[in-house]
Amino acid sequence: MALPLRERNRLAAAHHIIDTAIDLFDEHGYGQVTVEQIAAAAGVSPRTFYRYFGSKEGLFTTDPYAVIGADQIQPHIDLDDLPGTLRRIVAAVTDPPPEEVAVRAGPPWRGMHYVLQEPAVRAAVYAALDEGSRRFTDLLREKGMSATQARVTARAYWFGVYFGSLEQWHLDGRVRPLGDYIDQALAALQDLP
Amino acid sequence: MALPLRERNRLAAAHHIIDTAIDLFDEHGYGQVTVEQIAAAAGVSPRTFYRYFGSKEGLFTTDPYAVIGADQIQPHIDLDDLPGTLRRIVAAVTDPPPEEVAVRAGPPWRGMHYVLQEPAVRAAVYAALDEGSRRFTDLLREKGMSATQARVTARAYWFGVYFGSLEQWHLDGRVRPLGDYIDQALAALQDLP
DNA sequence: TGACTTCTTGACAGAGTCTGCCAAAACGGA
DNA sequence: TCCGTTTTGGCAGACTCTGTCAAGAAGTCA
Repeated sequence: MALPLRERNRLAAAHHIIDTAIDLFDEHGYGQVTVEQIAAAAGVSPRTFYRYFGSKEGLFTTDPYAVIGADQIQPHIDLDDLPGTLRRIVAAVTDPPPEEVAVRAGPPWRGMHYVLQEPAVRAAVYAALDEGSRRFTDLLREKGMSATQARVTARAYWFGVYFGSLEQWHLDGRVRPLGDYIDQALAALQDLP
Repeated sequence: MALPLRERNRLAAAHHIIDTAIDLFDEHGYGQVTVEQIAAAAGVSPRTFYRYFGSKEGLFTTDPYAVIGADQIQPHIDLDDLPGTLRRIVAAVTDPPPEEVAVRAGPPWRGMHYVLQEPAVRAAVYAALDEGSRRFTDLLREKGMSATQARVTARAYWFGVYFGSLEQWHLDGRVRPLGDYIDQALAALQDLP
């Protein structure tokens, strides 16, 4: 019971809205579902929906329900071991903390289909990735890395290894562990043409 | 006079709208300017604006006025020489073909400020980069590269080297040639931690 | 030049997104 | 139970974007 009750309620409500929304998306298609419909199905007002998520795409990018929020990567970063960093972040995605599982109906990647297929969602996710890679860059700079090296490194890991692996993992049906994809991608990064 | 009159008119009209829009943005701020105002100032109807650009952000991502359109990278790609590929693409950005210059009031990076600063524009640009990196990936695959290697390579070059350099170049005031940033970034890519 | 076809434009209506605002309701601690 | 704080709902309104259709401009051919 680490979180105050109010926050837990908020968390549960957010998860409920997300799950309701994805149910509707699965049934009617992302573009055919309006925020008004989601709100009605979830038993809240549209105004409340926007307070929670800011936009329809916000369903997929709002902390702590994002693919991975910028706030959440920070604790995993070890600049002396970037491959290990990537693997820890991945573990956080595939094995969410217990208190989240308790209120979540589906797995954290339930909405991944829409992240990959819907341009609007994809754009929102890229914005989140952008934010994450910026923080990553800043941390690398603080460690003494040059601006160019930090920028290229952060982006290569973030967009190339992380998001790329997440995408391919999903496209392949999530049969093999995500970690395998990360390992492959990390190896590929060492062997660029 | 390579292009038919209709297309030249269209091109000129698009450039005129873009320039008008950026004038307004510079004066009032991106968020304070509505499409209706842009259209009025450019002497077209809002409907026409949407036909040209699809959205307000489309001003920055619609071919051939995008930072770089997916269609335009293809001719520059030489899979046996990726650094050279990057440099040719950069040259296309900084040295636009004559027929474009003729109808363009400002330099091609006139709107770069908004690309970097406005979240909505940035998201749209990422969508365009995403599209570009996908095509890049496909081409690499056709050349026999493995799926993972192609994905990581395309993303590292596209998001890490290309967009990263473009961003830093602008942030530094575009004093040094963009090519220098590309060269630096390419070197950094060979020396990832 | 005049007619014919094709593409482009403007106007309008309407659905959907998102925000500011304020009063009502719910909550959680004392 | 009571009270201060937080959350919610409802409403008005601005803005974005799309479908549709008739009017206008551009290009073609005789």
